[in-house]
Amino acid sequence: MARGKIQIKRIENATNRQVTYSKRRNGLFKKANELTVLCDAKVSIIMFSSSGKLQEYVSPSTTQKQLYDKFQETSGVDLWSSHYERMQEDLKKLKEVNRSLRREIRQRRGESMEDLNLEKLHFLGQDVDSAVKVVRDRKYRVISNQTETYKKKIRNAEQIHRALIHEIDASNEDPYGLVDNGGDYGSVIGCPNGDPHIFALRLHRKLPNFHSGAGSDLTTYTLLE
Amino acid sequence: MARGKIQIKRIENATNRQVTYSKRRNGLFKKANELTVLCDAKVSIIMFSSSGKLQEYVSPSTTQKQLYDKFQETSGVDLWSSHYERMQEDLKKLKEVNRSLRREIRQRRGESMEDLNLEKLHFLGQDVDSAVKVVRDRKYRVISNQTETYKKKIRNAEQIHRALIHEIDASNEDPYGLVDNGGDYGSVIGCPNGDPHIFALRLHRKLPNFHSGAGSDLTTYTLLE
DNA sequence: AACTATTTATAAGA
DNA sequence: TTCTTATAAATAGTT
Repeated sequence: MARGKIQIKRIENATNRQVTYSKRRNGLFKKANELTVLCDAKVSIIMFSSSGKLQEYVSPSTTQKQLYDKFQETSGVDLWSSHYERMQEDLKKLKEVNRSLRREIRQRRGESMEDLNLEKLHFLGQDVDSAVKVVRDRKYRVISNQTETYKKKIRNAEQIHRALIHEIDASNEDPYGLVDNGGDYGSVIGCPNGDPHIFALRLHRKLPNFHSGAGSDLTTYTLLE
Repeated sequence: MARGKIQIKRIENATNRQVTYSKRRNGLFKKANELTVLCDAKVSIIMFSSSGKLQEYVSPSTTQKQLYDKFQETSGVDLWSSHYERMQEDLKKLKEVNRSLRREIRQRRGESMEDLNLEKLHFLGQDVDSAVKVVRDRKYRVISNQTETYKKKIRNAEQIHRALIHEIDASNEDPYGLVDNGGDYGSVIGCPNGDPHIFALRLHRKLPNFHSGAGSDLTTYTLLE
């Protein structure tokens, strides 16, 4: 438009193109701003150069987001609404599924059964019935497992108890055995009657050896956890 | 810019403003298009006149959506991600709720109970147990309601049956009663033995009067639905 | 919407 | 990039 007319077609010289881009961009933004002021309009321009650099103009009184939101609602164009609508669909479906799951649970609890016919009631009855059996079986199995475990623990404790009693008896028969021992076993020795509760209490910390090293094959007693 | 310089400030005359808006808008879009072609750039312009009317330009090679997507990722500006992220949060929560509902149902069916401790098993057992009772009660109530209804229907049918037998007997005792009747009663009369099945079949269409009008207080028999 | 005097934008060169 | 400037293009005011 000056110093010679130009064809409106891609400028092949890259430098030239860049210069023209810069000049015309400024021109465009200037015009946009004038339009904004003169005509009380709102303008948003975003542009990318061939090298991918972003430049933007937006009327001073507003923001890109505002204009863009308005653009969307005015044009009804599907910009991100494809995402959005699909998500909303998904949300709706999930809510629906959720509701029917809750309903099923309510029915399995024996609530809101007004809308069940006889057939459904029948099957629900069978279902819940068999569930009762399964749950009961499971419960008994858990109980018996626990019982078994407790029994083992008790047996273990008894065994340790017996072993200790035995050792103490042996020690009493041979008082010299204690002379060698300088450790802190007072608490045990302090109850020579061998009250099992006391043993139990002491035992689940690791016991110090009674016979420091030699003289016994029973050195440590640990309760099963 | 012609026939006199103007100040860049709001044009107070509305008509004038509108005209200028229109002219300059075209100018802007033309420049934008030239820029697109000359410099191999992508331009998006959206603008709203003071009256709120939307106009837009976008480089032919692209779309508003593409440019705005790119704008977002380039500028990092939050245009709609706030919406989007909230929805995704909601989706996640719903899925989570969903999963736990399904889990509850499974447990109420007696499945996947490995992760239930004895206490939970106990309460689940109680729960399912009481549900069984409720369902059973409900079932029996529905059954007895239905039975009751059927009984009523049967009683009603029997009553009609008896009434018919009675009338036929009465008719046979007074054969002249039939002479007056010119209607289509052949089907009934054709079975003078009064087989109740036949009656039942015929009865649930509205029966024609046996005694056209006078002579009887029993005129129509309808089965309960 | 068309005209046109004038302003503005800008291509090419520095 | 910026400045310069000849010239093309845009456009304000008018018709």
